[in-house]
Amino acid sequence: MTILIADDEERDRKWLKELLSSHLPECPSIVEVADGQAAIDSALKLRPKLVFLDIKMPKQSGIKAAEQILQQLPETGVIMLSNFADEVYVRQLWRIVPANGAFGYVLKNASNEQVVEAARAVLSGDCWVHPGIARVIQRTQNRATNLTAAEYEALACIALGLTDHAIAKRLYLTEKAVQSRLKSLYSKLGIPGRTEAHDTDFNQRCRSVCLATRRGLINQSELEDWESKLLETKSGGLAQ
Amino acid sequence: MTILIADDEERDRKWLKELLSSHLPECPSIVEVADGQAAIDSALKLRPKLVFLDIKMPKQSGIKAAEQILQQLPETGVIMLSNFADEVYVRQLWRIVPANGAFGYVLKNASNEQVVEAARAVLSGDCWVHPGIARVIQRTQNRATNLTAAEYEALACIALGLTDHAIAKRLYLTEKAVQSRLKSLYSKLGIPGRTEAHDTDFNQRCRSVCLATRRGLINQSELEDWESKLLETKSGGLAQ
DNA sequence: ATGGCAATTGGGGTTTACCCTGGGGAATTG
DNA sequence: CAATTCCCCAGGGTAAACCCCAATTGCCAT
Repeated sequence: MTILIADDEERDRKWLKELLSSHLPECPSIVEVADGQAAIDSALKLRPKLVFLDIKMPKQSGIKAAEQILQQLPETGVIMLSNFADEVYVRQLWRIVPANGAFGYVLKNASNEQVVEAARAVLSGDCWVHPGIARVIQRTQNRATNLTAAEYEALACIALGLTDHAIAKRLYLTEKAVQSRLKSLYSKLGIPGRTEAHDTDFNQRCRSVCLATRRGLINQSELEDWESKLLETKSGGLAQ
Repeated sequence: MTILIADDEERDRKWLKELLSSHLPECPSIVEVADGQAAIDSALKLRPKLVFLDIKMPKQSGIKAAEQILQQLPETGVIMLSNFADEVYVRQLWRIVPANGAFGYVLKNASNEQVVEAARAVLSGDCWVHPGIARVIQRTQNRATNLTAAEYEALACIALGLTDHAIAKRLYLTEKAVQSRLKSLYSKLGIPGRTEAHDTDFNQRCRSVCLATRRGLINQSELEDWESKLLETKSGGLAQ
């Protein structure tokens, strides 16, 4: 029974390896890799029972690595190891993990006990999510607050600073459609409109970016992905 | 010769303590504390030669702790230990450190060698900044890109999602004055205007928040400070 | 089929954000 | 003393963002 650890930080790898080898004697073989591609390769070769994946890694993100691994070996237990409680990642993970698969989500500031607990849970087929993420999972399933793919897309666009017109051009929509998406986005984020309360102090556009960032719906590295995705078709390129 | 370590993460403290005690035998006494207030208290009592300060800490931020400590004991060598390369913090540190003081700025993903190097440098009166921060320091001194306090204030406001009108109300300014600040902010961030290129795909307001975040000019915890500062006078409170 | 729901689109409006030009006061610098 | 720089303020204009109402389409469920 082997365990795979994928993390680009040597310090974290060592910490985790030491922790696991001293608390899980049933797993004598622990392999370390330092990037996402190596994680996929090693997983397919070694067929480990459990894989720890850091989210922010070179070559391939931990999420993409998890997708590849679970596609080939759905039995694998996957534990994401993240610095952030970002809802984006939980959303993505949710779609990737098979219905009866075991996965874990632990933050890097977790205690040693929590990590061992998560490992034990996933090894025995259960799921383990960091307390504090539960709230996020709750939100991904609540109809009133869960964003649709379309709304999420619009959110990413305004967070990048695009105008309605530019968004419409890139997503092949009408400006009206864009505004419609934004309107429902605003209401789902709970941002007051201009008419109600009439003392509305908020620019909805910027406010939604602020709140979405605060809730972990979007973050910088995700936005950079979106940016390259949105600009690759436009040969002209954009300033800045 | 004692060293003080202030970090709320036990794991990081242990790593750092082990590292320093094995590489700096001339400092047998290493004291650990877990929050900003304790850091100030211990520093004033122990008068250490060198203080490691994490930026994100309970009670008091590492920056504020550094300010207090350096005010009382300007001879102290201070090394900030941060997760991020945020320009905000470098800006603030710049103002705090006395002209001939020794300080360091190392990112948490630094190698062991780099940390020891930084510690040695600061102990002997030199400064040490993480490679990759140098660029930020450069920007804080370049006239064309360095934001004034007024522009920075405006930036924080729009990042919070406030309208021109709301900003004016809170800062006791005219809307025109706010727009004037924003205009110079946009140009310093290098955001193209609507007139030039006439195919301007950007909403300057949102775009500036995007770029400022990417450059580390602003970040979530700083914004939350601003938010409480801006709302404490308004008894009415704001939605969300 | 019939009704409900979500997404897109349209018309026609108000408000806000941004553009340009320019002036005046305060503090800094040579 | 200039000269510069920064900051605040003004008027008048354009374009983008946001508002309400309504019609369409397609999907899904009873």
